[in-house]
Amino acid sequence: MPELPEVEQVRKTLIPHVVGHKIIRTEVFLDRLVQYPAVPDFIQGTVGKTIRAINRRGKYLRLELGDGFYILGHLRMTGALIALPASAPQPPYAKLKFTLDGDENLWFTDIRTFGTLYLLQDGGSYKVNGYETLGPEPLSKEFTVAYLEPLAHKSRKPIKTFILDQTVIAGLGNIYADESLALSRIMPTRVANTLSREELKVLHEAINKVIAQGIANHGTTFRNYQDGDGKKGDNQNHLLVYSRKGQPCRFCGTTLVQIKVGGRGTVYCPKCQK
DNA sequence: CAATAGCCCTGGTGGC
DNA sequence: TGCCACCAGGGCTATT
Repeated sequence: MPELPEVEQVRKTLIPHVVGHKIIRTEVFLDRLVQYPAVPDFIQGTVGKTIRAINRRGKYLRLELGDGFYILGHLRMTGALIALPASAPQPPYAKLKFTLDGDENLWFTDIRTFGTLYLLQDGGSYKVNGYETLGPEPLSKEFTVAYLEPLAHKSRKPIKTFILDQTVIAGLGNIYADESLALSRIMPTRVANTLSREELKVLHEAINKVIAQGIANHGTTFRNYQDGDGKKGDNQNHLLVYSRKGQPCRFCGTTLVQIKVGGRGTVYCPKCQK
């Protein structure tokens, strides 16, 4: 499940393979992947363009094509962007192929086909639902307790649902939300507006720490996530609670419990988290 | 307006 | 061993 650290790792690993290379040919094997514009226009608009840079915003990747054009991609659950040698066979679950001018090609693979791609120009991101309303990035100077406090104060959502809201914070998903709450010792079901300023301060710090650790460990791989080199992350070996239902809490040894919060599987320590 | 249930989708898994 | 219901969940849409 690519969240901010995984998407950042994909970005970093793709750079040496694709930046500076021209798209010679674009093949779409699953039309649904391309959300905008129509597939023939997407193909026509990408062929001949050189990938100048790769940026990230929340869980979105941006392949900058110059002249204000860019490909915007979201991997959702099982999407992957991967660079492979031109001689390599088509990878499993291939949904799109960019043939590049070097000796490598860029593939979009996706098992569950929730992933999305757009070809946009500057000013065109309003076409992507939810992109322009993304909240600040963890670890950025805009992401502060002073920013978080008034929003939390007026929200009656469970705190986990609140921090998963991409308009509040960009890039947190189910794994890092559970981890942030475990590190800050806060119950995921607590209503957001019941958190004290001190608790929000602890949570804010925990979010930054958990995201920074995820990036440092090259992301978390459970099932399908892989980076631009096809490599898995290491962060799954450092998790406090996610996927550890029934196992002992790393702080107190109490058996971790799984519940549902906002329809999402949620693991927490019933003793540490209050 | 806010919260929530349903939906998209496929592979892995647990139970019988 | 084989079958099958169920679960994983990001984000949009419909409903309450």
